[in-house]
Amino acid sequence: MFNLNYGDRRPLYIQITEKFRELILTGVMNEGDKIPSVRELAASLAINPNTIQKAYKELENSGFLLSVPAKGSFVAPVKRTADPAKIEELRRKLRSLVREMRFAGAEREVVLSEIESVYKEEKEI
Amino acid sequence: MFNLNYGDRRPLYIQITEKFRELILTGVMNEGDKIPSVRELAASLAINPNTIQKAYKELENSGFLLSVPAKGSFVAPVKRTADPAKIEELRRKLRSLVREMRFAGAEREVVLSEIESVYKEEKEI
DNA sequence: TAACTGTACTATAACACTTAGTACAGCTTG
DNA sequence: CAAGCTGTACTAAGTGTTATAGTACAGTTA
Repeated sequence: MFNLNYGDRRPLYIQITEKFRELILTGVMNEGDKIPSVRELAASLAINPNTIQKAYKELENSGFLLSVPAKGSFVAPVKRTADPAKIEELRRKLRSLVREMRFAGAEREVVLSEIESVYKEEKEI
Repeated sequence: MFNLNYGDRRPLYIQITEKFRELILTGVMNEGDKIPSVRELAASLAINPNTIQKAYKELENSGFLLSVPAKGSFVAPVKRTADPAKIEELRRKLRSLVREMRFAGAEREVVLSEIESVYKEEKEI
């Protein structure tokens, strides 16, 4: 399904949550899609099932997944209500990131075009 | 100078590096400015000097600070050369972040205006 | 000289991350 | 029905990171 990066010093369960978040946010996976079982993905990545469980729990808490005992884990239905607190938090992150890009020498147009391309991605929300 | 957030689960030395990065990127601190000594800031924040030392070392490695034994630590001169590898890395982070903002319900205009306001900040680079 | 500066150690405690193993209740399929 | 799957919930152990405490040294400054 995907690979882990052991050079990356972030915890494995964080890497896994980000992979899924990416797959869902980009529309590669859609509402209701079944994702690999805890044991299945653990075997496929050659890591401990507990680590997958932790990742899935995180994803469920943040609203990306829905886990049903004895059935499996699925991509959660997309919330259509805007979340102001979350947006405000992300705005702060965005500011910090863009400042750093500017510091690294990124032109304003480079940043803007990146935004545009994301808002043109196929996924409808 | 600033405060630590013990609710934040990130390491203290990371919080400290981010504070300084923010102060430098926003132009609050400028090239050559003297920053508090290791012991001074440790006392002011009521934490161990080793933690400050670790933060300063990080900041020096990433080019934000310049530490001189027996003299002190200072804001480093701004590199004016664009760093393509760094920009590419930050572009990936930006994409991911903007996708998440879109997912959370942020309008395209909200994101764009944030970019504009950063590029209008007083600091000239 | 006295007080400061960054830097470099050792040692210790607390915590997070990961693995290993076991167990249980519920669903699905042969 | 039985076997095998599902998510979930534990305990236990090992490892690495974070933070603290304490000490020390060489160089600068007042």
